[in-house]
Amino acid sequence: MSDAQAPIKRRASVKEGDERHEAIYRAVSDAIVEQRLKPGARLREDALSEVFGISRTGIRKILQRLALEQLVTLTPRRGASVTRPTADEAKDVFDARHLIECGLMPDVARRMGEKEAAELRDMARQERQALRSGQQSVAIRLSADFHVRLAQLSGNATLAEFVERLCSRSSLILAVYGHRGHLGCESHDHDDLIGYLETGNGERAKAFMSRHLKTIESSLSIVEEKSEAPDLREVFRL
Amino acid sequence: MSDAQAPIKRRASVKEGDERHEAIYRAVSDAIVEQRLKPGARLREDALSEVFGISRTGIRKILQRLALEQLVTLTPRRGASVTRPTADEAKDVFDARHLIECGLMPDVARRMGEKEAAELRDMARQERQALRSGQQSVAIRLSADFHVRLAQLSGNATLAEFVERLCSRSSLILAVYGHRGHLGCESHDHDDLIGYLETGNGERAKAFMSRHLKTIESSLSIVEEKSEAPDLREVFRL
DNA sequence: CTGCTATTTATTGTATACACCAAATCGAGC
DNA sequence: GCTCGATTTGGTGTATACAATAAATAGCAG
Repeated sequence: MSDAQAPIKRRASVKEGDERHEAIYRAVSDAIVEQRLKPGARLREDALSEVFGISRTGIRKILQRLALEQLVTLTPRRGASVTRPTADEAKDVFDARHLIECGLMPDVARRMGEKEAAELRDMARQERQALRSGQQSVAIRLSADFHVRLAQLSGNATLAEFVERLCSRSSLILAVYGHRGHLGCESHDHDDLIGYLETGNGERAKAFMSRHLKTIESSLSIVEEKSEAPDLREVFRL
Repeated sequence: MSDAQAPIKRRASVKEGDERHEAIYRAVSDAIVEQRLKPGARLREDALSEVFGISRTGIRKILQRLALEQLVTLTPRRGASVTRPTADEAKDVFDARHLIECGLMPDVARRMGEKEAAELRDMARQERQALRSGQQSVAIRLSADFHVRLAQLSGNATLAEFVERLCSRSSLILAVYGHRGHLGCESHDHDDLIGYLETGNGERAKAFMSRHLKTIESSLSIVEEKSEAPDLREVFRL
């Protein structure tokens, strides 16, 4: 309580420092994806540094990483803010997912074992649970986790990383353009997919994934909100 | 010459600072890709900060970016070094390129116009020129530039960025595992590809790109140099 | 003379101070 | 009373000082 106690705060060892950074990164990332931090929200460096108890240096590092993943936007001299995905970006992201995730299905089917299937089923179960209990944002994140894990099972770490990035951005997109009460992924879709993969039916899984992604995308109402810098010419029919 | 002149160095405005950072980033990146900085080479922060005349802060930012692109490896407490791609990584990268670049060809063919074709032909010409004048490393980089530009023409910025990353890493891989005097890309391949794309023959271009990438990959002699931590059991036939 | 331990050194990790810029606010002129 | 300009303020960009740690080295004991 007293000021005297403040300096007692034991200095975290450097090793722990790295984990701490990772934890903070995840905390911010999750907050964005689960829309506790809404698009456009400013992320001031001092505010974050105070909240997490590390200096601005560490915060900047984390913000830069998030910026490279396009979850936050870094405007020079204006600082960081949660990215507001544009309609174009949304289209690009889903096209990319289509190409990559579908392309990976045959590989995944080939490497699918009992253990992997069980793990995936468990993830799908958690997701349904979150959805039932009304935690839509959490469900969106869990759904992304599912897709990422799937990609990892392909054995291609590079592509899995790409999928991870795409899924984060997708979560953001869903949070922005998705309808309330309508999760991107149908609740049983993921289980069906596991079924195809378990039987080694790569082509079938591929086709299913294709439909699956199309379903998600078409569930979005992607209308660009031109809140900033509206086209006056258009507004006044000139 | 005299010490007195040092402080005269006018402080670059912040705006210029950003461009400076970008320039330094490109300089380091190019040096790695063109193998003037060889895999394993240590990149000490003070050394770089001295060379480029900015403080370690800026250097660290650049190194972190390069690390996220996997051109440099950041080992805690040991600093940065040029990444030495493993055989597994090489395979992943080329598999990823195969999936993405081939998948993009139909889109590229659809959006290909005269201006774009001309630009690409010019790039291919430069590449041949570099190759003829014996600048293999430069040719590798130019070849990567060609592939990146191609991906950008697909209209999908996200996938183009992925391709960019993959091409940088490919250049590094080629520099490490490639044979001297044998560039990855056949010199006339790129021109042929442009031809197919110009006539809007997406499927043909796709098939050609597939062969093209396979050719590059098979030209590599990917033998893992287990310089570090060799398997003693194997070495001594135990 | 060899192997282990203590010390030194080189280099990164972190915090902080200062410089700089942009937006917001207040004041003056029209 | 409204608009435009000067001043203040909030917040990022950069450099630098200090702390922490791992590698290198030297010293000591067996």
